[in-house]
Order: sequence, then structure tokens, then C-alpha cells
Amino acid sequence: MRKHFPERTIQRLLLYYRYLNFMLQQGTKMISSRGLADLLEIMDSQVRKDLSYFGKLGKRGAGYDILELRNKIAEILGIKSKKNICIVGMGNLGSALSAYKGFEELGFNISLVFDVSEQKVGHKIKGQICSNYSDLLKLIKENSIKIAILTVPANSAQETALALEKSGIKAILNFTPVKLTLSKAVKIRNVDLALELKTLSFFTED
Amino acid sequence: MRKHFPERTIQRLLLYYRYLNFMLQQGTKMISSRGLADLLEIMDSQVRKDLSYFGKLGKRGAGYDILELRNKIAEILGIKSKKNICIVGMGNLGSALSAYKGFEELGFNISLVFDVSEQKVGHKIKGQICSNYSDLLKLIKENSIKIAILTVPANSAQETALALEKSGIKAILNFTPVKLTLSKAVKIRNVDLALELKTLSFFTED
DNA sequence: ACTATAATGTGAAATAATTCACATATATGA
DNA sequence: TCATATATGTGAATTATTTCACATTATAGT
Repeated sequence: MRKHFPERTIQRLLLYYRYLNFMLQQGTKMISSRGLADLLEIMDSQVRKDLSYFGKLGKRGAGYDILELRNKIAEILGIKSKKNICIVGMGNLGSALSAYKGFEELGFNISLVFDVSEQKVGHKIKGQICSNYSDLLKLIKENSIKIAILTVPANSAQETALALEKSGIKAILNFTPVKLTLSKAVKIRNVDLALELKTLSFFTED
Repeated sequence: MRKHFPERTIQRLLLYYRYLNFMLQQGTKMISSRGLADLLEIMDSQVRKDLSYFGKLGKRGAGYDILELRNKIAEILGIKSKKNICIVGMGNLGSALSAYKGFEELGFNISLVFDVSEQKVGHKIKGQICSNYSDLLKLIKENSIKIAILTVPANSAQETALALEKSGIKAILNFTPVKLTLSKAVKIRNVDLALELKTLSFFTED
């Protein structure tokens, strides 16, 4: 079923998911594509197109059953099954992310965090005991972790990424401003905070 | 000159900028579109198209003069002129961002940080003295700050955004998972960390 | 039961972004 | 100076994504 639809569709599905959950708590039962679209300030046809990639999920004349749709999206996105992840680099950003609640809600569990610093290794950082970077290979393999968040300093990013690949990691969320070069078997996604701020600022009138 | 080119073009310009700076330090003088493209794993035609939006910046048969191109991109992106920004919400993420080096390199200066907590206000967090949220309007106006990073808890995001708008903020980098509703005069850009991780994970083979 | 209204699902059209392909210009070496 | 190789800049083609438009189906009110 994969890759006949835009990546953006998946991201919007996630946004729908959040709103549907919220509406469930409110006790609402049905929602139209227009209703969802208005909340997100997008076109209703976009909502329908997105959902149509995954079947006929609505009911003509009535809309979408919120509970059903929420569950279907959870299924599509694989939110039911918890996935263990690790964070490598417990600097400011790394430790902030280790405490970030948003990951858990989408089915992620931070099961390991690493750093090289002697001051951190063995100690709790935001409730997580920090493992030694020298045990990276061993621990990631033992725990069969496939997803890593990379928050090390730029100058050790590539080297750390290689170690992650070797340890069996299949996906890296890269917060460093470095273009990582790994085999195609490893999916990389870059989150470039400075770039986001600059993009915003560029398209803003002074 | 604005908005005849894709937003992605601006983002790539920024990546080019980083590489050009690096190459300058190495002492290289010229680079071809192919050279740049290979570094970023994109098409060389993409590089040429991106640059062509801003003039004839290269020399046929020779390529691009690295110093000239770097300066031209800095000019396009407005990197020379420092811009003051503020961060609202000094939780884990906010304080990590207040210490983040990447912003400075692109011409941003974090001149104010805010929180509501009595324990934080008046104290230094990562080198920044935290201002009281109740002084938000006054301080942002006084300092003519136009850009804000929003890292407050989800349940106060919308309300804080409204306060920011009132204080004259024209652009918000929103790290909360909340769809902010403001007048069109305020540019909003969302950074949704959980969504990034989920997108990555979705397109990864288990 | 009938009519008016609401809403989906989906090809087709429109829009946007990327990549191709090549005419044109420059550089280099013999 | 000429031939060959290199590399830009750009209109055209391609590919991707969004939006339109409408046939179809369901609902609600009378």
C-alpha cells in the first residue's frame, strides 16, 4: 500500500488523528471532511483525497465516524505497537527530547540514552539513566532498537551515525546540521532548527 | 523578487551556504553545480535552477566562485543583518533552544526569554536571564522584537500566541502541537517533533 | 414516500516542483 | 588558434501534489 501517496498525506493523517482524539473526548460522534479541513485550515477535498488512499472510510451524506476513523488512522500509522528508540547525545537538546511527552503519545518509548561524558554516564538525566557511548553497539543490538535520535555535536555526527548503522539502526532523526552519509538501508530525516527559523524569517515582512 | 520560487529553494540556499563556508575555510576557490549537488545528494540542475532565480551567478565553463556565491546567498537570505528574537516558555525544550548555537550562525540573537514560573523568572537559564511572562507585551514592544519561538505547554499555546500577536510579533516558530489561530499578519511555522519521528518511522522497514 | 440537503469518493484539471536537454559560453592544452 | 572538454542558464517536459467538479449515496424533514 506504500508510496502511492505523498509523504505529506501521512503527516496530515497524524494531524487528523490528534483532532479526532480530541473530538472523541468531547463526545462528538461524526465529522465531515469540511469539519476537519476547517480545523486545520486546508481544503476539504484534501482531507477526502488523503483518506481515500486507504479505503472508503466515510459514509456519503453523513461524514466520518470519529471513533472508527481514529482507529483506522492509528492502524495505518502503526500507533498501537510501541516502538523503542534511543537518543544519542545528552546535551541540551538531547536531554530536552528525552523528556519530551509528544513521542510517547505516538507510540514511541525512549528506552536508551547515550553520552560520552563521564559526568553523565550512569546518572539520571530527566529520569533516564544515561548509558556509556562505548556500549552503544552492544546495547542497541541487545535491545533490537531500530530508531535513533541523533543530537551529538556536529563534529562527531557522521562518525556516530556510522556506529549507529553498524549497531543495526534503520532510521535516524538527525538534529545535527550535517549531511549524513550512510548506506541506503538506513533512512535519515533531518530536523534543522536554524533552517526552520530562517525560512520563517525570510518569508516574513520586516 | 519574492515568491516566484519554491520555499524549498530558500532552504537549499541555506544548505549551499553552509557548504560554501566550509569550502572557503578549506581554501577552495570554485565549485560547479555538480560539485555542490553531489555533496547534498540532489540533482545538479536543481542547484542551477535554485541559483538562477537570483541572477546569473556562475561562469559558464568554470562554475561558481565560492566566495562570491557565499556572499550573494548571505545577501539573499539577509544573514548580515542580525535579528533579535525571543523564546517564550523555558521548559526543557525552550531552555535547550536558548543555548542552541545554530541560530546565531544565521544571524539571530536571542535577546529575551520568558517563563511564568517564579523559580525561573529573574534567574539565569543557560546564560539568559529569564523575564516574567507578565512583562511580555512591554518588553517585546520596547525591544521591537518581531520573531518569537513558542515552547510553552500545549494548553497555553493559543493564549500565548494571542499575547505575542498583540505585542507586535510578526513571526512565530511554533513547537507546540497546537494549530495556532491568529490574523494573517502573523506568519506561523510549525515544528512538530513527534510528527517528524513518526514520518521517519512510517517510511522505514521494520 | 418524496424532496431537499448534505457529504463522500474520484477521475480530470490545475498548479507546483523537479529534471531534462541543449544552446551558449568559457577554459585548457597542443 | 583550434579542438575538446567543461559547465552554466533556461525553456520544455516530466513528475508530483492539490484542487475542482460532479455523479452517487445517505440523511432529515414534512
